[in-house]
Amino acid sequence: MAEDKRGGGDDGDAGGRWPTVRGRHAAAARATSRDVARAAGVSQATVSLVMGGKWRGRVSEPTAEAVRAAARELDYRPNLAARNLRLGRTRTALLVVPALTNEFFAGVYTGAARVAAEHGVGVVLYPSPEGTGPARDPFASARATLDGVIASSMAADALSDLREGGLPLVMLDSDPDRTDAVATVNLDIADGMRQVTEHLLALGHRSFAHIAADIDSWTFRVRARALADAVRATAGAAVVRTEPAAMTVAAGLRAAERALTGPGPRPTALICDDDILAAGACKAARRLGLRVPEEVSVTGFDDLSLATAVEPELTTVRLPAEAVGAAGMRALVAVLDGQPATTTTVPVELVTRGTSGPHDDAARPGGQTRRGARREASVG
Amino acid sequence: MAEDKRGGGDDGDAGGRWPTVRGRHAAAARATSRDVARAAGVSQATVSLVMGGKWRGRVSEPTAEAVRAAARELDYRPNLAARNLRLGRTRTALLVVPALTNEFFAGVYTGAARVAAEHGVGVVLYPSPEGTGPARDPFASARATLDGVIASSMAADALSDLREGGLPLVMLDSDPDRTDAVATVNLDIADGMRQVTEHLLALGHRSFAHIAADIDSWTFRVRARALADAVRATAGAAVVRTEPAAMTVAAGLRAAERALTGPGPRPTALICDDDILAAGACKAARRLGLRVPEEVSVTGFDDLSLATAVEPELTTVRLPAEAVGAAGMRALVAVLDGQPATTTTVPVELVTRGTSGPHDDAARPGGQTRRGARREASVG
DNA sequence: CGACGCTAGTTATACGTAAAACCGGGATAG
DNA sequence: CTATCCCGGTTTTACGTATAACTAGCGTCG
Repeated sequence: MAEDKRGGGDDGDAGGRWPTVRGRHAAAARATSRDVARAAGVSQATVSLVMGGKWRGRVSEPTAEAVRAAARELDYRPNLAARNLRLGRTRTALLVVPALTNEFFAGVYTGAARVAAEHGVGVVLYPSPEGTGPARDPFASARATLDGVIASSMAADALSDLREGGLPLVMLDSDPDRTDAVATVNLDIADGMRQVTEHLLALGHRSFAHIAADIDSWTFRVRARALADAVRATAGAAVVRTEPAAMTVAAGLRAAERALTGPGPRPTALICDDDILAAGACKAARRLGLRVPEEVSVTGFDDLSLATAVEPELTTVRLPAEAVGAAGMRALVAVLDGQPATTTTVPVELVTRGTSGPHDDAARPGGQTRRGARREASVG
Repeated sequence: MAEDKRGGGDDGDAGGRWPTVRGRHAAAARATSRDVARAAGVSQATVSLVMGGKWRGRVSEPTAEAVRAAARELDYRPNLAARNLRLGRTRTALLVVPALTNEFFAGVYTGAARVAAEHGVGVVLYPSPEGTGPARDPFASARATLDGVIASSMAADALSDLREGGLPLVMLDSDPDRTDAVATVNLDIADGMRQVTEHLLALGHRSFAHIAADIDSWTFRVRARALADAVRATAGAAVVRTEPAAMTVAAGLRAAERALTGPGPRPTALICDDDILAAGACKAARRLGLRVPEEVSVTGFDDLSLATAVEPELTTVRLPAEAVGAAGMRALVAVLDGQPATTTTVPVELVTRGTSGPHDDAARPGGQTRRGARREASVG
């Protein structure tokens, strides 16, 4: 029974089910579906049917149970490489994130993994290598190992490889008019920045500095634009300075120092693109002898754990990272199942904490009511 | 020429190289090595030899170039699932980390990825799911998709699955007398904690509190033991309180509050198992009106970016995360190549910053010279 | 009573690659 | 002059799985 099709020798002889351990380190050879079939006295096809769960009406219950028992006995695990080859798909998605340290993406992963698990999909993570990483080839031939990709727009350097892979691509927080993505999940970043700005405007601030991430990504372009729009809507308000900074505390500190000591009226509020930068900005203010928030307000973005680690705690915009990851994975699973992809926008929420306060006009004379008073009003 | 072995119909006919697009979303079918062979006028085996780089002395240069040209033309990428099945290995390693947010593991990944790239090995990341995650099955059948695993001892809940996978396992920062790991990479945690303690002892501190991570992991057990050993070596010194805390700023804050306000002599130094806890401890001290480091010293562990985000900046122990990841990957690659595995210990380094200072005995009377004076000396 | 359908399987095949085994012909050594 | 070796390939096979196609036996219905 089913003893043909094998070269011979290695097969029917007793005296050792695992004739040769081919592995380099003495690892036991895994049982295959054929081994299970032999042990259960059925054909390999039957094993495949039973293990695949498609045996209803095809295999009798006693036989199925015998197969399951044999599988258990031999500790059978289907060989994924073979299955992937046979099926031409893997039910595995790749999540591409810009940097592991970014807490936001940890949340994205969590949300994506949850939804993936609900649909029997696996997730592997690929942190975009810093600079021109050599580890790019996951994409080069990834097609056989992956069914789809979810990528953050911040992982810019990996995107060209992604495109070439020919895999369905869900973009997170990306330019909506990309044509190569099958779906896009966007955070309502513009609304978040608008809320921050209006919050500060309501506190009486009119003179702002923007501590901006120096990353060329859609999400940061949107922040800058939304800030400009919100400020423009209020007469007498202005962004008096924009200082770019790398995404570190030290860079945020230096940028804020520049913003606070440069020529022209000193801004009363520092709007930062990220909590990391905001933490640096707070340090800079204190280093200059300015109290936060009494003399200068600072706002962050993202609501990382850092936001409550510093003192005072940061006023910031909470991004529901898990919702983003979940929506991304839902979109990808839909595409994988042949359904039309949907583009989602996830709302964000202003979190008011200790670094933003009312601006007391009397505290310090400055040119924040007259728009043209920028020159000649140096406070430095 | 090599036109047999195919069912028929789909094969030799002209009029469309991609007869049916089987993919659900209109994706172009990938060219296979057979397609390349046909285009180059050679056999599939020749294509495999050329693409595999093993053609020296087997294929003439003109033929090889023709194959390469055809491959380029058709945008050929080898099907990884087929290759994995054929070779029985994948040259892919899995890195299991406890949590994505932990910056330390981002460094571990970076180091591991660098070494992996040097050896043509890919790395995928698996963050151990929080709690009883459902996404565990990557290990269940991972054998066909992975060649080896590098796991942090903190990813405790995933370890049982890992063991079952039968894959070579390199443990990071784990109990050295594990028998199921082929290699272990340890940080000299004990030395780090010894350095911290001796630093504080040299500053005059004698009464310590240990803000301890509430995770049952080798690394934290070692920290507690090394702290106890170092303190015991100095007459008159004692750990007057040990407060466990989850790994969050808020939990660190509460634990430090308990440590500073409990009965008995108030400790003059808070030794924290992690920078996160140390940040919370600093907040607690300030909240109680105690200046850091003048009235209470605080030390962290790990040297995360958080350490320089807070003020004052944290005295802490720098863990060379990249070196750990690199050593782990080196050990795994060695095992994969059949070489004996080596166990490594990576040194750590004390970083003295702003949260540790000399203890001025006069600043505050307390029972830190007499060991038995714990009772009746409440400072509350 | 024969065709039919259902049950419970089996046999055969394909997925795409790597590599072992084979092979024709020219150069070369004995 | 012939046996051998090397060059430059080709043919063939196997990896382990999923599934389409087939089949033997049996009850059933027209």
